[in-house]
Amino acid sequence: MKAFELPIALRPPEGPNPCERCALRTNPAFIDIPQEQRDAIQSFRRGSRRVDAGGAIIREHRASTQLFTIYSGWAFRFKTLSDGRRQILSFLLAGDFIGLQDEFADGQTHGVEAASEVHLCVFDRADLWTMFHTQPRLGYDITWLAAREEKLVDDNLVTAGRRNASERVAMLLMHIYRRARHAGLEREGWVHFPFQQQHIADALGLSLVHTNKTMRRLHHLGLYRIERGWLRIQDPQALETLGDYFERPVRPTPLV
Amino acid sequence: MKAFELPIALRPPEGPNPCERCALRTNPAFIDIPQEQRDAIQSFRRGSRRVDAGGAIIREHRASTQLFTIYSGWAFRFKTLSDGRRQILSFLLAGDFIGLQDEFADGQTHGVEAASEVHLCVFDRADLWTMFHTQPRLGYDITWLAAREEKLVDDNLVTAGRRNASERVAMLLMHIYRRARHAGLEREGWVHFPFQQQHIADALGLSLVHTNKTMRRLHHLGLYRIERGWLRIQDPQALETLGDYFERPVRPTPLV
DNA sequence: CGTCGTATTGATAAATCTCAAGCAGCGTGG
DNA sequence: CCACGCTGCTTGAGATTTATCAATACGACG
Repeated sequence: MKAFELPIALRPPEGPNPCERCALRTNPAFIDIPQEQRDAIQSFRRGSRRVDAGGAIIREHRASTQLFTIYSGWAFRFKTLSDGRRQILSFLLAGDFIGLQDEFADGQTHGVEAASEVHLCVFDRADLWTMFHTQPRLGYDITWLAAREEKLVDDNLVTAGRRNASERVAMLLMHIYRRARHAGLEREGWVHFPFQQQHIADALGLSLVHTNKTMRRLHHLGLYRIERGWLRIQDPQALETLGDYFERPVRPTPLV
Repeated sequence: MKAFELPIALRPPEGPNPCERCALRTNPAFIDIPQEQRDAIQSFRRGSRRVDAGGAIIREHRASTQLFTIYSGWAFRFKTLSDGRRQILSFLLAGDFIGLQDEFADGQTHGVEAASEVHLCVFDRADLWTMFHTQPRLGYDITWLAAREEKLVDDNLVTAGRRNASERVAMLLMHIYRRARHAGLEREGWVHFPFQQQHIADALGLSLVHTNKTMRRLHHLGLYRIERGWLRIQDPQALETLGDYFERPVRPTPLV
């Protein structure tokens, strides 16, 4: 079986008590929580939503009235300048919590777009204060997720600001690979990679052409392979060193 | 009286009930809160700290056991690559809350450095969960601040990734000016600006020399002035347009 | 087979970086 | 009081990186 023949789009459970049968909960990447907290989260859950690749999860400049947890698939946050230049701010995958910023941004918000078919669990933003008030643990976990998200953006800012083209690509490939693997999405060394070169260029702050030439070079050195939407890291050490990007093993993450 | 003759370093009140006499509380930039919440915050407060310009508030790669609220002065968060290249992630001023990320980052942290003399209110990170648990409102406000901080980094990432040198400088000047003014720190059109060109270069992802030449050009066009550590925007509209950086009026901010 | 979107490649232009040097302010020691 | 040394700002020249333009290739799909 080839990795790229695996199914990717995983749907959240339907029917009563969906959170009971949540596939992410059994994933060791996420912190296990007592029944009571699980019930609390389920009480705030308003259903699920599916977005196809390329579809908008949250439109730019428009405050969303909903919050989402990604259940499966890859998405990304982005902003565009008025002449169309786009910057991808961070990539999102299973377990990431979306939409918090909108609460405070008065419409000056980023957009969120699906890079592959994405399934989401939906919450009402109007419930946010109730979540904090009645379930402080939930509030703490949301803050945890927000802080982690900021750390990701910090790293991307270092990349865009201070790394050259090869270092940027190396860093990005390792970053995507590690995040997917941590979330338990690696299959025989491959992880799902539905991004086009334009996405990579927009994430790294490079032009499409230069991104292509740089990726070609690293590919030719045998550092990685991308085939039919799947990524494999051939020489992790070389990419880590080139990108000056090392990461300690990550602790389990809260899941809302 | 020239603006640059004004005192800048404001010390937090000493003695019993310091939060009662907190100068930031009377600032309309910050949300007014009931006595009870103020008492709660004070009960977590562990004192104050002064850091001179250039001093470290939090050392890079080292998890801080404390959390801080900036009381006065300018600071900045940064990361360095192993060969010394430095990226400034965001600037910090009165009301900003520091150190949250460290809770989750396992030592992979940014540093925080004072750009001018800085005064801080100190909290124990060990109290963080108690804060959320006993004072959900406080937890909510901390999340608010974390989300706003992430929005700042988002904007900086767009700048480093997709703006050219002139646009970057224009954006940065307007950004600093607006934040200081929102915090009530503007005096006759001037705001305190203790940054060197190296700071600006490191924030924008440019070399020092190119930063200098670009700033010179905008200065020569009469768009701004920097004198003795104070900044004045001469042509806000031109800088806004050049930087493609518009901001709506900002609501009052929570203060911890 | 034609069409479309994406990937690839070469040639050239533009932006940015690096190196090197000079200048100005400022605190210090003689 | 002044020469000295230090730090930060400024400027020019040339090297390097990255962007832009233009053309082709390739694969999916109707």
